Amino acid sequence: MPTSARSASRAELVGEWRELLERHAKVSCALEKSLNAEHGIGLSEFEVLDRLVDAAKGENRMSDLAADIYLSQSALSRAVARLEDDGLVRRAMCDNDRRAIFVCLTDKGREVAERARPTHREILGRTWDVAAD
Amino acid sequence: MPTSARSASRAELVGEWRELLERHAKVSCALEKSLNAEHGIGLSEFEVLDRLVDAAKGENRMSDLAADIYLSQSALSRAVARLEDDGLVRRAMCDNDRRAIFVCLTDKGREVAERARPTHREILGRTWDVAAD
DNA sequence: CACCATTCCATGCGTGTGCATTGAATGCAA
DNA sequence: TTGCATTCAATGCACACGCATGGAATGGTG
Repeated sequence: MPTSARSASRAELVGEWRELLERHAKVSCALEKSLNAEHGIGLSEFEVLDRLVDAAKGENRMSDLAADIYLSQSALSRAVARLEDDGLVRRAMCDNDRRAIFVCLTDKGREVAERARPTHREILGRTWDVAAD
Repeated sequence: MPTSARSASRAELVGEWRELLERHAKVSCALEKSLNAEHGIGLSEFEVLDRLVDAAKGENRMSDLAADIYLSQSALSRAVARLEDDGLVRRAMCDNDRRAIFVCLTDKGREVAERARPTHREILGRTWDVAAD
């Protein structure tokens, strides 16, 4: 059973959409604040780091990341730029295709990512339910 | 059965969250574009208009709207300002409490809201499922 | 080879957002 | 009454976003 009710009527769909909007606003706002306060990164930056830890092969092109994430290509480019400024990530040339850029975790980046994960999961669990304030 | 799986494990919750992020990005982006192209309003503006049509008593204070919607107080204030510039909404004084502002639909506003609703529902139905591109 | 469409990433620009603050209006308490 | 904390909506500010564009590199075609 996926999250979406496949046979939802129009009205039900609108209701689900409003629920989604509300939850999105509440959760992402809480994540943004906590990640920023405790680890000095935003939600977009966390999502990028998180992907990099999983796919840790060191062969992550910008374009691959962009496909996996909800960010536009330009937003990703800037998120990576911020991560690079913070020393959490490094841009590397790709010898095969010199248009492409590899994004690599630094040691500091991996460290921050792994410390941030518990925070992420905790806030997620705490704010997921609509009722909870 | 609500949208959320109440007993989701940590990993499942993260998965659901990513799904939500993806869907939110896809749907809201599509809504934004279609509403703008066909009716000249953004998604936030549509949400405000939609609330006003439902609660059409003419007694909608900014603060009440802010509570019902995923927008911050300042974002709502600006959304209403844009709607007012477009002549879709009118701000009225509240005699009981002269700090408060009533937001009222104009005829044009009601018209636009009612023409925009089908678009909204259609785009929602078309983009809701993750697989659909 | 020369040419051109395509792909990749970065960036200028306009816009919408949240946070913090402002100023007005209110309500309560001394 | 005066004084002060609270509530309401608007706004300055910084910032992240998407769109559109740009330059570099690539791949194919004549």
